Amino acid sequence: MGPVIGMTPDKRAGAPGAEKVAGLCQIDRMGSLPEAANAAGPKATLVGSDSADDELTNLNWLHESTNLLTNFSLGREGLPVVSPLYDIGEGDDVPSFGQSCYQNPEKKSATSKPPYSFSLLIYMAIEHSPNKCLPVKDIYSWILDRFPYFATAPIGWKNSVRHNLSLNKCFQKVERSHSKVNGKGSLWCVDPEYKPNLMQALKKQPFSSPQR
DNA sequence: AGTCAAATAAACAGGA
DNA sequence: ATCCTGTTTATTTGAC
Repeated sequence: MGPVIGMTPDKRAGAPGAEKVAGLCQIDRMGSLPEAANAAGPKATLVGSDSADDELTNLNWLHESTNLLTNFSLGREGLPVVSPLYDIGEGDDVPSFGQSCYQNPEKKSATSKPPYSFSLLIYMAIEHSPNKCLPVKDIYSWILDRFPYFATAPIGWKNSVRHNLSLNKCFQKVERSHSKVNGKGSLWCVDPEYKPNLMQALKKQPFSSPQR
């Protein structure tokens, strides 16, 4: 790895490509969400779109998705038997999405890398929390819990998680200056405006993005 | 072949 | 001093 030079703290603001960071552009390409193509810029258009929102919030596609997931080869290897989308997509009332959704993850997918990008893993973790907010540490835990692959994966995956949180516009940092009781660091939540995009990506990812 | 997003690695700063 | 968290840059890889 090359040396990192010019580590200027104020890079972010000045960086020409700062608005177009790793994020949902691929989602735009994968899914058909033309509005989201402007995700780099103002993120307004997407939410305003009734049809898109409708399409994403109604759960029709979930059935399809579930079937597809079942057919997905890794599905037998410890991935959710029930798509995580079942919980995540259903609005505010949540989740009975627990361990029972998985088939002995410890044993079956210990060596299988999850077919989800880090962004989606983080998204699932956050959406799963009661408050829809999690500190990084809990995001690690959730991922480890559901995808034991990471228990034996090189430690770099945590770096990737943090990298994603930092860089991906889908995730918002929530300072918790008033309560440091729970440890250090901030809470992370999903930017609601990007949620449909993430859902869309979650729907598509396993079938269009084979792992490396 | 070129572009882009994602993954990965690493340096670095700041706080607990 | 050490660990964790967060940010940033660089490189590689694979898909389109």
